[in-house]
Amino acid sequence: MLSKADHTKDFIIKTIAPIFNRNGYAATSMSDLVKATGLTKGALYGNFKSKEELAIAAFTYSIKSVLRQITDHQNLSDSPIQKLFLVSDFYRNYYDFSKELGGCPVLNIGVDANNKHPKLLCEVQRSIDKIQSNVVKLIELGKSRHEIKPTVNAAVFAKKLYTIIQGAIFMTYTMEDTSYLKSTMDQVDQWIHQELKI
Amino acid sequence: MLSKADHTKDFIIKTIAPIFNRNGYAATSMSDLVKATGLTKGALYGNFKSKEELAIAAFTYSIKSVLRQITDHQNLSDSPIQKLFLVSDFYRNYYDFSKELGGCPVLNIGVDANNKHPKLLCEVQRSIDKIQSNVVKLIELGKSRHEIKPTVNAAVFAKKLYTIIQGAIFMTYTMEDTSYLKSTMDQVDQWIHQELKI
DNA sequence: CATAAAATATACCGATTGGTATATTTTGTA
DNA sequence: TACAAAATATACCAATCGGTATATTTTATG
Repeated sequence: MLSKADHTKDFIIKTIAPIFNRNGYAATSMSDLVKATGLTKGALYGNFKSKEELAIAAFTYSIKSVLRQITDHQNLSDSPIQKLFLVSDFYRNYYDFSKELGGCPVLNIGVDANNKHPKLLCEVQRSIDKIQSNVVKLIELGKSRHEIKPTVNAAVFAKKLYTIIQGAIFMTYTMEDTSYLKSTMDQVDQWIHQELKI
Repeated sequence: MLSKADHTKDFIIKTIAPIFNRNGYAATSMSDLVKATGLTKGALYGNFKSKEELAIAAFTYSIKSVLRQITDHQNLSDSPIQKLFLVSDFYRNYYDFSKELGGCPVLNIGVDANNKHPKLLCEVQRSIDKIQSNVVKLIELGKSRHEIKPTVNAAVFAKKLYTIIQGAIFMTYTMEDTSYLKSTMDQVDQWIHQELKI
């Protein structure tokens, strides 16, 4: 059973995650978090030992939400290659989805943490590895089911896929223009058709 | 003739630009800038009226350096399509180049300024527009010289190009792996060959 | 060389920073 | 309901924040 403290921890994290994500580490003050949660500094430090721990927990929460959503969306099909199309379909609507998280956590925290917060950066790297290895597994499974060309280099394709997706996310947010995400996902679908599909 | 003040302004900007670029706005303190320049707070505020003005001048300086370098590199050829290949060639070595700027100013400030510093974000958007319109002009010129297919949508291609380039920059920095930039520029060269070249 | 002006340095401002020790309240349990 | 323990609130800390008024130094010009 979840104790009171666990509920409070969850409440704190889900409340502050968008703030850290939107503002970055340095631009988020403890008093921002106090205001947002309605709790006091004592309560926050009673549940987390430092600002850094809060930031890491916040990122972990946000990224879990992204990964869960991708997985759920993939489960709309059993076919590996269809699951890949569903990945691009997920990112087609990623702007609205990520807005509620305070932006894309991978992009925002990835840039924010670079050269400043090694622990946070490491978490971002782990998240990217997770998403890419999911794509790799789907491609390998697709090969074994004769849906995907056996000659495809899964790791190379996964890197290429995630590179263009993150580029589209950055451009969409920075230019305030969702057409970047839309066109990019068209390109991704084309790649899946031409380079993967048998 | 440049006055003493102009020299000092230049010195300040070129010294602090990498700091703002690396740390972001909030994580950069005036005392950081005092330390880096060896000047005093009075001198900084004598030359710039606020921290925000310093940050904007710093970004403007960094982005000018990027644009100048792209232009210089393009001047290695007279052919529009060759100039496009030279763009990808420039970004092939962009990691080492941008490291000295404290990272990619478009990426770092673009993410940092989002939802926080409208003036800075606007500068980033203008920079992206400049780079993209340069690509558009090259494509149009290439068409008129019968180097590039007349059916190509220049604006669409330019957006697509810059999207994948920024994705590669983000991934290279975040994953600390320059292969993202290398592979992506191979992809870009392929696009130029297959979609543009007659 | 004298002098006014421009540039820089010094010393300070109130506000806010992350963090903590302690007091108070709320909780689960006997 | 009594009570210990857990959770939260209060009040405070030194350090640093961005910014400024003023004193000092450096510069250009007569």
